Amino acid sequence: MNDTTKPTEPNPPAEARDFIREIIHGDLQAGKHSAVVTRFPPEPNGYLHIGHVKAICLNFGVARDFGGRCHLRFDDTNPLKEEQEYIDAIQDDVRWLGFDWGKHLYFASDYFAQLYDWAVVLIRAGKAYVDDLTADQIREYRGTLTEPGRNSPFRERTVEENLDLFDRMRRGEFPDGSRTLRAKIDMTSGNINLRDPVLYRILHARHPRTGDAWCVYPTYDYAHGQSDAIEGVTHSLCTLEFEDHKPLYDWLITNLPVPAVPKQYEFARLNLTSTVLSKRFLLRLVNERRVRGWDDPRMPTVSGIRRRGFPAEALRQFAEMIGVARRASVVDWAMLEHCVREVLNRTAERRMAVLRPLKVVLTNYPEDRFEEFEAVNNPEDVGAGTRRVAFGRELWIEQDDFMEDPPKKFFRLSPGKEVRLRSAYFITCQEVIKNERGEVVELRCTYDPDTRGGSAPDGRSPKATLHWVSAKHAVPAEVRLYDQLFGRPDPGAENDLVEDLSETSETILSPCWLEPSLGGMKVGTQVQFERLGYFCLDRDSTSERQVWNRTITLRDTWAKVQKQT
RNA sequence: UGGGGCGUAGCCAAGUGGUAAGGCAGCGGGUUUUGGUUCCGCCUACCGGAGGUUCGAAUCCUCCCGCCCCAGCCA
Repeated sequence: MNDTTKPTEPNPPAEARDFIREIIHGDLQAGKHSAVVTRFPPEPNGYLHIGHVKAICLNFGVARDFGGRCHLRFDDTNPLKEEQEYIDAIQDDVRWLGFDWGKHLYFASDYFAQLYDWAVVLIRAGKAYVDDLTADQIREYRGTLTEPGRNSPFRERTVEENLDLFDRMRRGEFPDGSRTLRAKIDMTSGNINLRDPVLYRILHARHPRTGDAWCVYPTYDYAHGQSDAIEGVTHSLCTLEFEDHKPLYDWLITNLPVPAVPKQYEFARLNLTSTVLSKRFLLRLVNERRVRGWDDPRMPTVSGIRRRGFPAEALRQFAEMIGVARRASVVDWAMLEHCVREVLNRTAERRMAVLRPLKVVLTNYPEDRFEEFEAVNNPEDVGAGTRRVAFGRELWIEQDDFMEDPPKKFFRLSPGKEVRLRSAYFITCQEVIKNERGEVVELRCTYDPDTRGGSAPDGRSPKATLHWVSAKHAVPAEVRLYDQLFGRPDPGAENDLVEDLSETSETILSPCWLEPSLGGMKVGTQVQFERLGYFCLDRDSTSERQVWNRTITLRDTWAKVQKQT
């Protein structure tokens, strides 16, 4: 089975893997907590992407490593952007990645009542006030990065007035944007997050979970830490851009009667070469129909990557390989590809498929004769067994595997040359047939009956082994070749992102010919088309038409050699 | 010019005062019925810079330089 999983290297003890685990290990040793509790807190305003995979693997991984638990908590505090579709898709994706939150599925919206009550506590303590300033005015009063802000004229309202106003905000007496509840901290702070941050805003919007129950919604800053506290989260892991929010996170925890004291720790978010991980941009690609949807195989979304055929194990391995640190970094996409190939090489069965067909006729092979050969399913895994592959006088081979006038290092078929057909016979090209335009349309070859199975009694061995499919038995299919969405490593660096989109990110080939054993596979099946790459049966397939996605090519040193010349 | 971070090979990343792990990419070679896999070797880092402390510093101190984040009633 898949127990062949071999770690790329011996795993270091959990407590030494990264600074986060080091901190957690220290806290556990010091007896600060009896168990770790983490959480993955997505906002359901889009699909998960590879950047989230890092956070998911970290949060769930830490919980696993230290015998704690990890919650899945939706940060659903902004009904303007959030949808049930996203809530469902996110759960699917996390599950597919191989993580289980058990019964710990939560929503920040579950805590709206508690959060509201605590806001009242702040008001009573004179630590929050209702502000009548408009959004523009708040911005003006906030000051700038270098100039301190000014107090709002409404900052010194009495507790009673604040209580009354906040209650009326909740009852829906005021229009959107007319008032906010703000924490009373320090308008002159160098940290802008402490300049009386907004805790509640009025939004007469229907929430995917609470419906019309509320027309005031807590902001992230107010909801997040308190949600952590309610759930008993011990280590609240987030990305670097929230570092400036930590003093506010701590201020709220300190000033509210919360049941626990969670701590926030930040790590660098994932960036990948030639990849854009911005939900806003991904949404644009979907809306402008530049891709087939959120799960387009070219999308860096979890669902896209899955449809493309990247195994969950490869993503987990990748997350482990890139590490966790605090330095802003850009990981080479090739590292992800390495993980994908590493997993697929071990697990994907091999099959033969011809994508750009060129006909070969074996002139010395009887027309009415057909035979079958035994082919190994996976040389990396003897347990995968063998299969029978049909053979006949007429075959399809890859156009790339023939050159009429080959350069010196070309080992494949050319006039007069002999090559091996994988698991079958040696053949020699005798004649090239062209059409009116001079294009090669058929090869006349002879086979050597003594090389049955692919080896010669005299020990000679051709430099090349080609994949092939018997024309009579072949199954037709559409194959979609995928490449990266962007043609440059730093999309958006000089142009609008859309201008950097690659023209060749998707190439559709049809008809392609597959060996018969590939008929009737189920969607999602992953195989290696020998010498070409790993492919995955797409959900667009129907009973009469198969569609295969190219997950990734095999490493191709011949392509490299060609490029150099 | 405010506040908060970060700077170790092309890219990730260990290293926590004793004289620089590992991985990816790249390059060269062996094995090979996938120009795949695998194996071997190479990639020999003035640890952002300059001072200082110390017998000894990537690790401690000072100054400087560079990069990232923050002025949503987004998260």
